[in-house]
Amino acid sequence: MSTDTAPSLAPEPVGAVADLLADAPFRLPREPTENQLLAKYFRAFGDATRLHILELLADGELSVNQIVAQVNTSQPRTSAHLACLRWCGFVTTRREHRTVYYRLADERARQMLELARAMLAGNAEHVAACRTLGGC
Amino acid sequence: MSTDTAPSLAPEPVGAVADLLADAPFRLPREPTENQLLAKYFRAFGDATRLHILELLADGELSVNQIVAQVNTSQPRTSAHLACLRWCGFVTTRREHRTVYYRLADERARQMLELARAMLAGNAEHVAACRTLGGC
DNA sequence: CGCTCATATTCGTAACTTCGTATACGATAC
DNA sequence: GTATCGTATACGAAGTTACGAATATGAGCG
Repeated sequence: MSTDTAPSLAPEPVGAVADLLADAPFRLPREPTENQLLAKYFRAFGDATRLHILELLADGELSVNQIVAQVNTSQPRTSAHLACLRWCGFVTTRREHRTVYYRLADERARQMLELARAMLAGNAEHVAACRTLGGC
Repeated sequence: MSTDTAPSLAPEPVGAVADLLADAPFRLPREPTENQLLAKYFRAFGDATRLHILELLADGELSVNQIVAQVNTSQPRTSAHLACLRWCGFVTTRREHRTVYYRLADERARQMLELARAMLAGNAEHVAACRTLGGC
């Protein structure tokens, strides 16, 4: 197995379990629209902790432990966030002995952050005035 | 009053109501982090209907009714989505007689969509394989 | 093999967002 | 003023995501 492989993403479930999950109400339909996939993308960015992680990785490769030490979140939660970013293709992993290193996988992820920051720049107060966490 | 003003956004509440809302648990803190605001931004993009609306507006100004006719959603729901996009500064409004016209307010909103589409292009199948609607 | 470190997954719960329905509001026409 | 059109808000219910705690997996070491 290549050392560049993601560390054991949950495999597609098979058999009875798969049938149960297939149409669970909290899942994307089998053939999602482009907009549904785009929405999913944006929601992956839509969490302060995940954004923090992406920021950290923008400065270079880090192990999970190093990330946990800097984001104020438990190790399991951080791991889940990383898995999320991995599914979306924003980051990749490399394993060295027992430790797994994460790094940015797509330059455009960084561009997204920059673009969003730029939009926010002239607008922060107005955005903050609507104090929901997201959505409406 | 300028004709370019947003149509009666809920005003900042004052007095007792304001105090109750101020620290409600489902609200941003009074002084949100940049990352929290960025997350809020991305979550505004993170809904298929809102993305659809932005797409429609990319082709030019539309009234609420015209939008309702094209997105498969109720008028009140559509109105709420529009309010959300307005708070984030992605769209603006103009009123003519009884009808309100919405249009894109920030060219960078369009760029966001394009960038996201580009990222998705080589990646759609992998992203769709993780069938949560967003987050993880 | 048994042990330990580093990371990943599971589960129940609380928090947040979305939706549908009903209703309120502002502008115009009569 | 009263009726009507176009749009916005309120509210309860349902769906989805985030979190903490406990636990599983996998690699290396003795």
